[in-house]
Amino acid sequence: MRPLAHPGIEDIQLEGILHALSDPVRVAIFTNIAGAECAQTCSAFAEVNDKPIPKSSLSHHFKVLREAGLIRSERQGVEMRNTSRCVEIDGRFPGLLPAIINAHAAQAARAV
Amino acid sequence: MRPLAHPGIEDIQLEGILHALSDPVRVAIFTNIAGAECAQTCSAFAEVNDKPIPKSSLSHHFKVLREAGLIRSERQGVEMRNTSRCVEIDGRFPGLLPAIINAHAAQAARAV
DNA sequence: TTCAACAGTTCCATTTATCCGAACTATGGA
DNA sequence: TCCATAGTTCGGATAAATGGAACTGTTGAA
Repeated sequence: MRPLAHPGIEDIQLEGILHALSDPVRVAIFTNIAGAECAQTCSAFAEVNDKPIPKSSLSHHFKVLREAGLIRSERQGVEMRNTSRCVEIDGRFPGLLPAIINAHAAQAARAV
Repeated sequence: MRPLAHPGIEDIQLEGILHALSDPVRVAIFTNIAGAECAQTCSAFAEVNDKPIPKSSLSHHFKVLREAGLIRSERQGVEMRNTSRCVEIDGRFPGLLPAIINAHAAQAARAV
């Protein structure tokens, strides 16, 4: 299962991004990674919004985010370090990810 | 089958918007409606990107867009007039739809 | 009024995708 | 070597997309 394929920036599709972020768990994971200062492991999201996520589901969610081109995952020892590809994507789709991240924050703030 | 329910602006969810627009046919339909000066009928999209869309599928796509809150559909005689709810949504999720519409245009321009 | 044409919707069967427990792989430490 | 930890893969159950056929609702013509 090795090298963990990531799409090239030119192969990233808008539909893939929107599909990946149309899941409440995935958009929560992604906004967290995008806003974090350092890389995040998968297991850091064993719970999302106080709801436990099974490992196999978590792995699937990370795969979807990775294949959509939203995150980059690199194995570091026993764990995986995930970082966002926001800067790259912003070159191709300017303003898209900030708008989604902002919308997610606005929605989360309202849901208190 | 009457009054054709539309969600209130406060019930519109980010995930619903992203899911609705994660389909290539639906995002094409939506950007067209959003950019049109007058209301568009469903049958105006019997073909999308030179690919014919079956009526039942088209009807389903419009239902998804409607229930996500992206469009408003009103019967006018024998046909349906569809308009975008961009202005309303921009009040709730500022910049979101313009960024998506812009990204879609950029991607379409590249695919020539 | 009856009938035909047209725009959309609903029904339903087939295909496809999602979810998650269980088994598996890979790395690091005792 | 053996065990613990982090993720992945497999496989079966459940849910959603697809599209042809039949249906509803509205208009206009005979």
